[in-house]
Amino acid sequence: MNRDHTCGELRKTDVGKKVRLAGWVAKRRNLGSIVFIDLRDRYGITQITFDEAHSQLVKDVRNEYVIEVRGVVSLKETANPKLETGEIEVIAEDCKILSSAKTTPMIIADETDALEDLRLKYRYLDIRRNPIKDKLIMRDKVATIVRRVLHEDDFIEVETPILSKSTPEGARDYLVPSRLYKGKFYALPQSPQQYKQLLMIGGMDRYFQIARCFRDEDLRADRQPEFTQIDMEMSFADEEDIFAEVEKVMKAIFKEIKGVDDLSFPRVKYVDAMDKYGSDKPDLRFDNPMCNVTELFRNSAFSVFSNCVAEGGVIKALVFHNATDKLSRKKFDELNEFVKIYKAKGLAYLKYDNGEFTGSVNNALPAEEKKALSEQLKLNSGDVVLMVADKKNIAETALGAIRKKLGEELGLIDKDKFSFVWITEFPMYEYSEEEGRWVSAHHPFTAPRDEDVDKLTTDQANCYSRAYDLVLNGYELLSGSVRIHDSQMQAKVFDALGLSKEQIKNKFGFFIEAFEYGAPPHCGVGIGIERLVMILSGTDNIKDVVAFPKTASAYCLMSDAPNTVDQDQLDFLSLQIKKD
RNA sequence: GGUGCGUUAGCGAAGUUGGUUAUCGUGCCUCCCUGUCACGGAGGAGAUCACGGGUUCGAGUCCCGUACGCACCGCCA
Repeated sequence: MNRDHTCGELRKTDVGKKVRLAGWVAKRRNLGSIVFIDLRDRYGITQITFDEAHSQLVKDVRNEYVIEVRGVVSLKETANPKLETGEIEVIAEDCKILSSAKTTPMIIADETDALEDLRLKYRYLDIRRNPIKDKLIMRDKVATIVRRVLHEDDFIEVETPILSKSTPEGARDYLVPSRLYKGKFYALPQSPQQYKQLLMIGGMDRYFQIARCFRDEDLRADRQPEFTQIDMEMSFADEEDIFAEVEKVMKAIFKEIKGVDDLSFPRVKYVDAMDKYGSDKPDLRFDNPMCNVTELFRNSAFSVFSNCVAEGGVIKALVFHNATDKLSRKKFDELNEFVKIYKAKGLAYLKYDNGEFTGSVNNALPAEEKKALSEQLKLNSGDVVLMVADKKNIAETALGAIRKKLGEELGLIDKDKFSFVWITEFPMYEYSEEEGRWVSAHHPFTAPRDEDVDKLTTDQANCYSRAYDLVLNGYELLSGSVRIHDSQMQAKVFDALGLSKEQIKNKFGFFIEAFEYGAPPHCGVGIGIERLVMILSGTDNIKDVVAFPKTASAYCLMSDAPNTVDQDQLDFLSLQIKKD
């Protein structure tokens, strides 16, 4: 061994000990005949001091060299309160260079000026920095807690295949060509969905897995093409059982990692979430719900509003208190452009101060309509009312985005808070304009609400399911559902999706057949571990919590994946690259 | 697939209405310094201004295209 202690553990009580440390040179301060070296490893930084007699030992040592040092722990003349080891230093007696290092392309420190693309290209250097290293360690802690809690409750961890079968309905699959079966492909799993349900049929009544999932879709700040899910499934259980288990896991994680003891898990139905917050993943660290003011303007003299209502649209309003002096004309122009991203035609606003209205629609709206609005919204002096008149989903989404944006900008969000909310009873289907048919909102194995069973094939638009999400601070943390365990019901859902018998047999045959051999009622969830660790560690960038992440265009700047392969490899797979 | 922003020494940035030798900080190298911990001081090296085309007497600067990065919309059962 090159070391008998780490760089993070020596304290005042160790003074006098002869120790051997090894690590990276984080900083070298040469004061002439005395040289200080900050030695860094995963556990921390310890100052090594080379006096006049020993400074020659580190004459050639530069930043990021890997060295081994022998010396004696001593008390510093003046302590450095910024370091855990700041009270002591190691007076070096010997030093061995284990590895030299070129000048690094970035400064390796908590505060680095390197931009993200450079950090990704040299990710192994980035990982030496606390902000990344600490998140990887936290992620390990989360996984450890999850395994412990679930094992205590008789869940068992089962690994499911990475080489699996492509499924229609849902995200684009990553495909892996088969060598032995010419022209055939494996697919990487979007989630272990079918396998875990088959495990239920196999009698493994409480399953979990920390499972890698793959989706070939465009990325976002909180989305990577491969990600990890804490995947769970329970038999002889319903929503209440799985909610209780998830809440127990979350409580353990937040207690042990953040010391938070007072989590609550309110529930909001999907339709109410959309109605009040314009999102199926509302940030409830602040409330500020939207109001439906459609009826006030059904016969409005302001034709933009009345025409919208006449065409079946809605008018949604959002109030921000004490905001009249915080939101400038310029800001409203910006917000007006902002809602267009969400296909809204525009954003109307009114300021209310001392009984007087001003704002973009002040002149267009008659006094009695403004009075009625004021009464319905219970306006106080200083209030700003923002309104979107549009198709229901556009108005809700656009104003919901405004709620989130201004909630942030007006400082309504308590950054130390953790606000969970279960969103329940998602729609069973959504209509795909692209495909011209109803598709599963969740996945085709999701059970409908009992009261909506008769709508399965006849009234898709108003059929709701037993699917749920757990939302934390505006992030979708997990999705899950009670599954269909009855083949007749399953057949109906496939029917509603417009799948032919042929397609069903071809794509889901083995799965459907399994349900004919005794399937227990079951339900489950998949928890996105990256998003959880993001929130726990206070970042809004998923790349920070992934060891080796991909860029927004699914490229690895470090390894240059994806990349071309040799002709031989293509030949083995009977593949040919199409020329454009 | 779409929209917006960005690309200038190793790194991070500035660069005015288009005009002589492209500026600053940091890192790097050399020298000085015995108590620093973002050490300090002196000096030095380091740039085909992302790539391709265009406008112009003249382009880092204006225009078009491409590539890459970031964020967002679509997409993500």
